[in-house]
Amino acid sequence: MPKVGMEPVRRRQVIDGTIACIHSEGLGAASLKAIARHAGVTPTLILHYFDDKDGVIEAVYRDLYSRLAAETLTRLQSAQTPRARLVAILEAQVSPQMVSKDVVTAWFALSALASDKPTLRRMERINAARLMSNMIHALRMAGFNRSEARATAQELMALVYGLWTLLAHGTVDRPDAARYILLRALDGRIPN
Amino acid sequence: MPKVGMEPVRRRQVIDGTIACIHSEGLGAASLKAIARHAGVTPTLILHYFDDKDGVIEAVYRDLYSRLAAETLTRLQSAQTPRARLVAILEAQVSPQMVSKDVVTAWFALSALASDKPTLRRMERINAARLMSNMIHALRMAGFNRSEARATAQELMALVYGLWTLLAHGTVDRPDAARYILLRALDGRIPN
DNA sequence: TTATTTTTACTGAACGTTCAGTCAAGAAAA
DNA sequence: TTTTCTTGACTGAACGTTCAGTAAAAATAA
Repeated sequence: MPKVGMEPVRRRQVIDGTIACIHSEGLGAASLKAIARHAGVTPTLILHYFDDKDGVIEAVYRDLYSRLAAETLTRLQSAQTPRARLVAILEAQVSPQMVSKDVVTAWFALSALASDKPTLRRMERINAARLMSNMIHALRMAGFNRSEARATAQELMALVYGLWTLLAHGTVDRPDAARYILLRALDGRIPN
Repeated sequence: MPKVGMEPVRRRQVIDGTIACIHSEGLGAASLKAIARHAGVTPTLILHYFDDKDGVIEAVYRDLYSRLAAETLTRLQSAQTPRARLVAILEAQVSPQMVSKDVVTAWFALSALASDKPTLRRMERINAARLMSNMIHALRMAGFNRSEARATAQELMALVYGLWTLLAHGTVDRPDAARYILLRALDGRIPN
């Protein structure tokens, strides 16, 4: 079994296992032992590839946000008009990959721990800042002045985070319902 | 020392202590010992008045949502028009009492545990249903048809939960900024 | 009033359990 | 053989919880 180059494979196993574990057993039950069981490895092996449990959590968080960033980037590349850019940004936030039940549950649970852990706070802050910056930029291109752009971007960001939260709670259960709500809100702001 | 009728006093101490503890030390550090320290009592006294730790958490959650319900009810009583009712409902969700840093942090942390604990899920669901019901009712009075009312209410609810989340993250830090965003969104939906 | 019982308030010490993390050694590829 | 990968056995600390017991107030009885 022991083969060279296992690190990336194991890290992915552990990240996916953590997400699955939080989703199916809850944050409180997500011990290294439980995570290891979901990942199909032993608890000790996890600590062979990660510094400690916080390292695992950080890796999961980083993974989630880098998926989101990649998704956003891809969609932005084929967007020509300011409005298309906004649609691209918003659709990325509720792409099927991001709002699947297990991913959104894990995001929500981990972000509750973020108030404790500076590294998570930092990632959270950076992501929010990038989202705001992207949206403000597109809104200004669409003719909004600075304060209008800022206010509208804040509203859209609140909507995105609210939809994630409601998806995590199960209050909204269909991913395309979230997409519909977002695009409907955009229509209300940028008639076109 | 022992005086009769301490129970309500102690329960409040413990609830407030839990909120303070989660806010200042984080969810992960909120052990009975830490909660007791913030509440100014001993850990065992907590279990004298609550069944177990889950009982404490449930009590906090229940307290938060009953404050919210009371706030909503009060404001609704002096609202005459459909639009005034919507303003009352929305302002209650971001009333200073609900969006103070420690309260919103505690709400966010505890609702991450809700996926684990059926009782919390139930309270969460009931609150969301009541909020939706209140808003849909007001929107229908304002002339919206069923599906328009439902879609708009979903959007406003997502905004509320999003603002709570952003307030918990510290991404939005001024409570009146949340109020401004909400009322601005309402203006976009019900021009008046 | 005085004495006794019951109820309420509260605590320190100890329990069994679980946790994250360490370590030395085994197994398989290079 | 050396290196990489993997594990079972282990540890100290912290957790939630139990329990036996103290102390004061309230209720009851004498």
